[in-house]
Amino acid sequence: MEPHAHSHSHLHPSLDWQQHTLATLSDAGHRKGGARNAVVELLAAQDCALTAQEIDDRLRDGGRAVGRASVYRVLELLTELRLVQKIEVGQGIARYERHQPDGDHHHHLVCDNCGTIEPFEDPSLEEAIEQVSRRLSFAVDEHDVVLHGACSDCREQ
Amino acid sequence: MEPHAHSHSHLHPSLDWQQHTLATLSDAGHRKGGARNAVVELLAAQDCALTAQEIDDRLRDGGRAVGRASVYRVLELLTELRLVQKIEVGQGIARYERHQPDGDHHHHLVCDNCGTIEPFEDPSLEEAIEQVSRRLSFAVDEHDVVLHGACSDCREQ
DNA sequence: AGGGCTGCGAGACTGGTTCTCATCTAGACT
DNA sequence: AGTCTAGATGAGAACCAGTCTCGCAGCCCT
Ligand SMILES: [Mn+2]
Ligand SMILES: [Mn+2]
Ligand SMILES: [Zn+2]
Ligand SMILES: [Zn+2]
Repeated sequence: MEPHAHSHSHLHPSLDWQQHTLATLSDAGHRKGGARNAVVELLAAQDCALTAQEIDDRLRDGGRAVGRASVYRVLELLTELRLVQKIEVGQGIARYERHQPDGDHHHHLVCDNCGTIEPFEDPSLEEAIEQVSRRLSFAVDEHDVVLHGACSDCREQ
Repeated sequence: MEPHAHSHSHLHPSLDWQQHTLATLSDAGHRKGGARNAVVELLAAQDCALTAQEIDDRLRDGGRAVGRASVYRVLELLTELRLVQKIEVGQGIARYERHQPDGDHHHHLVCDNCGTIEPFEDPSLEEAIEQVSRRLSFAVDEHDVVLHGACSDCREQ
């Protein structure tokens, strides 16, 4: 018995995300546009965060070049709509990745030697952050956690 | 009975820090220099993190102008020696503050509206980070936690 | 099909940070 | 004290991620 194409399975979260994103954009009153579609499609295909530069390069290499301004515009819009997560990894560089529809999210390890990033998640860390946020005078609505160090490759010499 | 000047009291952590810093620099083989001293003295007098720009401005206003390059050089050196902590607050801006000699440290809230920062500390957050770090393949040696939101002033319109 | 408003992109611009290089100076050695 | 030299300093150029500007393109509604 082969799976039905129309079943709303959770086997393809990236497809789910892409459809959900396009629907959300449409609901928010945005028209369709080539640049936006290209960026969304690219982000949907990634498992972890990309820089704006990487997005620009990959689109160009893929034959669908997009203006720099559009890349940033789309990323800003998607971030506002909470469809992507913006991650500041230091040195003035930001990375972007899709937010999981189920609200899950992860944080990152950055290798300060080779620049590799690796995701991790930890419920008790999230819990600790939530508790701190509650007792502060700020209205906290986002948190960045970045662990810096050496990846397994770079550690051994 | 007045306190002895030579007693190594813990009543003036900033003085302790300044002396410790100058000693560490000397031990590491660095000569004395006016720019470095000026930056160290300024950092010693602060309770929370400053941007490079703020450091530059305050030194100029204080009649001890220092070259921009020197400010960054000193901050980089002190960061390498773990004498100051570099904090990335987003938008490509970094802030710097002295590391407490006792190893204590705090993290920051950033108001995304007006840029104000406010320190906070939380042992259970530190504990959570430590536990995560232990189970990962990376050799974690630093962590950044920045909470973004609206400060109490900006929250009420 | 027409018209208006949104989306788009080339390129100028910004601002924090880094680089370059000529000059200065701490401090070691005579 | 005078000399010497490597480290320290500072003015300004360069760099670069990110933002702005503005004229053109194309989506969508009638
Ligand atoms: Mn989290
Ligand atoms: Mn901490
Ligand atoms: Zn690495
Ligand atoms: Zn504020």
